[in-house]
Amino acid sequence: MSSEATIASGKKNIKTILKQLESEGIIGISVDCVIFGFDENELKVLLIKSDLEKFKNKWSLLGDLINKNEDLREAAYRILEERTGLRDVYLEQVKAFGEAMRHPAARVVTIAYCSLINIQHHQLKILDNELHWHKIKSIDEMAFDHKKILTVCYEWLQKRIQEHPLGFSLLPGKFSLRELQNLYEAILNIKLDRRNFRKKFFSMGLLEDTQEYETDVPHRPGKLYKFNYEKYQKKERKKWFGIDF
Amino acid sequence: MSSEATIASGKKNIKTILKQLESEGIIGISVDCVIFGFDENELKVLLIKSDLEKFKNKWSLLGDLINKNEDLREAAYRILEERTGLRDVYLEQVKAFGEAMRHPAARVVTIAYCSLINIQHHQLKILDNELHWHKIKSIDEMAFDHKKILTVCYEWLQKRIQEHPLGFSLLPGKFSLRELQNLYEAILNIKLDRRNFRKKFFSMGLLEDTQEYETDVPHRPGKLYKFNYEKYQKKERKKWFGIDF
DNA sequence: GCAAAAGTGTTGGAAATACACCCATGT
DNA sequence: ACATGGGTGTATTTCCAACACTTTTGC
Repeated sequence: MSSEATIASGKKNIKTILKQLESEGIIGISVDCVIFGFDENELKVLLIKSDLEKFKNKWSLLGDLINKNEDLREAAYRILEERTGLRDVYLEQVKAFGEAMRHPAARVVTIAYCSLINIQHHQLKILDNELHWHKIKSIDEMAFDHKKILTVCYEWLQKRIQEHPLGFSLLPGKFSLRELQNLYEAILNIKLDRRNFRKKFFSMGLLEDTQEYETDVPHRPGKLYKFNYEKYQKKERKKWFGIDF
Repeated sequence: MSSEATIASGKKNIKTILKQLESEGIIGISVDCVIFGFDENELKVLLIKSDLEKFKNKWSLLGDLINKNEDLREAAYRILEERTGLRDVYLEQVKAFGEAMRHPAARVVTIAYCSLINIQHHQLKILDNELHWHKIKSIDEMAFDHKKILTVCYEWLQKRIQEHPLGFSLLPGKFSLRELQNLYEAILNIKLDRRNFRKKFFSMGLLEDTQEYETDVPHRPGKLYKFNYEKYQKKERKKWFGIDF
């Protein structure tokens, strides 16, 4: 169906589609995936080289136009899979970015979705456009307004991991408390007291002792725990946190 | 420009535009404004009667398609003004809703924006489509997926007023602590201890004593305070809130 | 036995909670 | 004088932050 192709990404070249959108005065809708990973005690993000001439040496997020008949979140999962081959990951919507001039080729409103994945446990199956992991700290310029989107998503992540157990998806199923703490320290970019950190997590009662220990470490091995999602789901969310601003 | 009209709301009838979008396989983008107000100790929301036949007796949020050359937030402010005549209000983006089948007439992705206004201090200047305030508690069915959008926005509001001084825009510039507490109690749907509530707010140091008192109350008049936005802006935001989930 | 990280308790201060009486005003 | 909500203080508890030594393992 040719009319569908005007807004679908399909097989057509994205530049052609954008040109078409622009000439017909149509607003495009895209999804950009911000995929965070954690490795070597550093927070990283997946980026590709931009398709567009204008940004040909700039890095960009994993994005594409959405199709006519897919939900926004379906589009996000599709795009993630098309770009990386990844499946079975969380995706959460963070924000819509809709400035009129954010895209040079056409008017495109984009919705940012965030995902956290374990770099070791998810092999990238597609490596087009130089897809690879970038340390968060060493990213400077990016294509479009993607630097801004990334910043918003990073701030969202910093807040979100403190009130939601998102972070566990960045770790192996069984992890040591040191790994968990490294994760929080890296994402929040702060140092935490080891004893208080343990106390906090144990008191939440959501860590399950696996009776296993780290191996191949050049020091005393730590116990391995896993996160009890079931118990977490059952907990009732409180609506009163205490006013603080 | 006729191509612009295919996506702009402009003067054309919205039903015509939707039909056109659908027949051309184009995805529309709209903004829906969720306008909360506070009156008689109750949280209310502004709704209109839906334009569409299918939902002709259902209430709906204040929405419209966005124009080609306006930012998303500009569109939100425009739509709010077109529907109500209101200006000078906060608007915050809450979430995009993009299920493929959420709109019966065409594929439309919508971005919800929230606003809080003081019912007494903002006169509605336009009353088309039976625009008026509805008590949050007495809303049952709504058009489209607007009930769901409203629920998400309400939950967003409940969380947001605890970490951000949003709520003050629902009150007069000068307000008593009782009014402030009523607001929090109504929105969160809980009872709070009066003394602890005061202690909390005073300790934040953001309330300014106006040296004025309530009038025309059939009991001891309360002091009136105003919120010191300037001082609030200067405060540095903390990135560590304490893990809790 | 040395290096490296794991594991563990206590204490002081701050903040949250629970709770009851007197005060100022309008009627 | 009474009804109504305004205004205040204290004791208790809970939570958070600061802090140092012993243990286990690999080399």
